[in-house]
Amino acid sequence: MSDREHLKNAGLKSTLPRLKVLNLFEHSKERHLSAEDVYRQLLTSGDDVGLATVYRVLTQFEQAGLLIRHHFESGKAVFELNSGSHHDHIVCMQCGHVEEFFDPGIEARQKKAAADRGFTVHDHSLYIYADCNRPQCPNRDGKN
Amino acid sequence: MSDREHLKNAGLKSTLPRLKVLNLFEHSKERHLSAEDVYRQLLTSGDDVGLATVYRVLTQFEQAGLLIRHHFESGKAVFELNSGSHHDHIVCMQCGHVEEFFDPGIEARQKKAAADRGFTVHDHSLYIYADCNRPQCPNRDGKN
DNA sequence: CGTGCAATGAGAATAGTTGTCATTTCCTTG
DNA sequence: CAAGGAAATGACAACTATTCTCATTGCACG
Repeated sequence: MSDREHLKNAGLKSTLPRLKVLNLFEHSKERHLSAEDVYRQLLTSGDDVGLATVYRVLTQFEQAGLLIRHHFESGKAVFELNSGSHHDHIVCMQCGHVEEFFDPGIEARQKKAAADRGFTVHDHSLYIYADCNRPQCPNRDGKN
Repeated sequence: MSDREHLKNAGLKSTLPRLKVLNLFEHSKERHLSAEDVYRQLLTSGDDVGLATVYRVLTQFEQAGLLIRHHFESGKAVFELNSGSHHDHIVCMQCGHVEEFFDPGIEARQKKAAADRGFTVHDHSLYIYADCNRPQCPNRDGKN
């Protein structure tokens, strides 16, 4: 399916800024991007899109289910393409590197914990903050 | 142990603003408070403390291990007294009501997921977003 | 290809939080 | 108990992330 159709299916008019943002998420090396990241990368590649538009488009994409919004520790939102398969995140506190994982046992226990208390679950977020210990991880702070 | 000693033990000079903030957390009906909440409640009870001081004190308390900082969905930080016993949170999306739970199975599986990938865990956060379904939950949004 | 409504861009506005700096408070010592 | 110096405070400016406003532009549809 083309990006144009993708947007149509999501109930969104197919406009230039939206195509650029979607394309960026599909081809960027980084899987998790903040609004600022998106804005800068588009600027760099010569595709001028206003920052306000980036924010609007990201929110629309989230509502349409194309993107997932995360709030890592920084208090600043990052987005990733919605692959359809839910997963949780391990974030390196030194370099910001993110790895994903999925544990059906954890999912099941969460559901149960909520159900036991009478809650109807809409969503959940699990972030593990850690050191990635990879050789290429610079032990500098303040990158994010 | 008195609040003064509490602060001393934490390596913090015992000042009026810090005592007021600590006291508020110990006696407030709400367990989870934002900086703004703390500021307003102190104003209301006639204890004038500057907003900047509230922020500073909260951060110091967090570093001293007296408080725990959470980032719920809103992107705005809330704090709770550190009871020493770790737990996770279920947050009602309708009324902001928070319930706590602890599941050793979830904890263990998280540790394993990280260890399997070579990470050294520092911390983690698990929030379940749900409807609390309590009779007293007003189904209005926009409270938070 | 024009027309209308939705989308965009620029910049102002807002929310939450941190930084600056002159003034005040707390603890120690005399 | 008073004085002094370091640390803490308060008022406000500054900053970051995000949303709002509104005049202009661009898409889809006939």
